Amino acid sequence: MNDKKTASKTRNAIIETAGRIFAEEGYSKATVRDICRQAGVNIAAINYHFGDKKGLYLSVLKHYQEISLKTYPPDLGINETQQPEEKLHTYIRSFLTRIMDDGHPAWFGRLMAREFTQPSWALDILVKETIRPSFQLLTEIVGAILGKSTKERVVRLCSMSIVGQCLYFMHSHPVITRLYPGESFGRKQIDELTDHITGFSLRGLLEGKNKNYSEVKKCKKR
Amino acid sequence: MNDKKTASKTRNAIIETAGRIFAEEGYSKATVRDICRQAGVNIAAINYHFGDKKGLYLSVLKHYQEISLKTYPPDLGINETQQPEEKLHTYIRSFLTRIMDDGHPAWFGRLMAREFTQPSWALDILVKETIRPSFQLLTEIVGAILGKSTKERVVRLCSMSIVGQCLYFMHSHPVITRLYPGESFGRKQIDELTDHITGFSLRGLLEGKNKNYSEVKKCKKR
DNA sequence: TAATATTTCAAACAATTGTTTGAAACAAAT
DNA sequence: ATTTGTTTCAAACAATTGTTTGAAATATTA
Repeated sequence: MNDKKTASKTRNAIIETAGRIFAEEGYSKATVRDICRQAGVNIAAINYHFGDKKGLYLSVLKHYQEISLKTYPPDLGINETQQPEEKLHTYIRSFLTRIMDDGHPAWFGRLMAREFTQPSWALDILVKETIRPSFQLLTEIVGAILGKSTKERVVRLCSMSIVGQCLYFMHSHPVITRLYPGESFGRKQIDELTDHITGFSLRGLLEGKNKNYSEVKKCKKR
Repeated sequence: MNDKKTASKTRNAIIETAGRIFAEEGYSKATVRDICRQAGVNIAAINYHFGDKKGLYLSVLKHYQEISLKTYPPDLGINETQQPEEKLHTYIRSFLTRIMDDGHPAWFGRLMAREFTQPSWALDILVKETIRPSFQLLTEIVGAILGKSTKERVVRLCSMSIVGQCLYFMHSHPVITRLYPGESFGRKQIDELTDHITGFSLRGLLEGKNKNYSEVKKCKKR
């Protein structure tokens, strides 16, 4: 078996094809036969170069994690001179781009998004190395907007509300296209979606830190 | 092969067990062998009573759709005397309960939630018979809160923001438990989650119909 | 009760999965 | 050029999938 470092032609072809197919189909639905056929290599190549299918998946994750991290760093475009509100806007755009964009760097985002709902044995690694740092940054931004006195639990709930919105447009695409065949909520609408989610969420975070819905009602009547 | 109507002991046992297993594992990961073993029936029973695995899945969907519709009607607890804000609160609670509750009636919600991210050939049926009516009701409530002058596109985006939040707590449970091992965002927190999502969303809908995030910022500084 | 229809069962079937094999082809080093 | 190590390949392997079979058991009907 080959080492991790060596970059043979076959190895690259497999990583390339497997990245796309895993992102499209998920771990269990993607078959080694399909990957090898599309990569134009022999069936035995995966086991020779990566040990087994798990080894391939892990290599693919590591490979594209690196690329994705360079293309869309978690703090992409965020600097300390920005207001928390601007940071949130930047974060949401970066998040949406990462999971909806096209081409190689987005495959990792796609893989990660899939692990959210169809977790495999690799989820622990992903949470540790990618999801936790990214979510940590979000909770800091949200915490700054809500203010220091806000309970940690509330900060987390609000952060989840934001992530939930972002993931929905990616995950539920099959449903959305059936609900509204004419309309489109995809890659080309990232700007629109970013502005909508940011606006919706900033208002959601606005002043009503611990208020329940009935108090908000009063607020509206004002 | 048996008819749909007849309710043999074996048939019931299969529907019962298959409902649970399909909800837990999804269509493709659930195996007929596993279902039959846990139901205590012979391997051939599924093909005998339902034709094939697809036929079983369809029967399970139809069966629990009926039960779920009775237990959690889409307009559960909603009446025309309520304010739209109250209606939204009721809707969100009903939605969360449907997908997070325990026991038979919730299996259908679980199956439906799964189809959102792992669509099977059955998605078209589900969109037509369940998802579209439910989403239609939500957009009406959201439309009433936003006001008649609001663009349909905005109503839809806001409705999706609400559904996205609800589904997140269900879908991403594996990630959430890894992020916060001590905390819990599940069945027992339905009340808390309902209040949070309703509050967050009502504020999100509040007055800022077409405002982008920078205008919200100004609003906050007031 | 006897005849008929229905349901259950163990066994096998065909297709697909990930994986292994051992020889052949290729490359690198002596 | 010969040896040595590495990579590729067609073929087969073992395990799992959904499905079918045909006889046995059970229930229903005459």
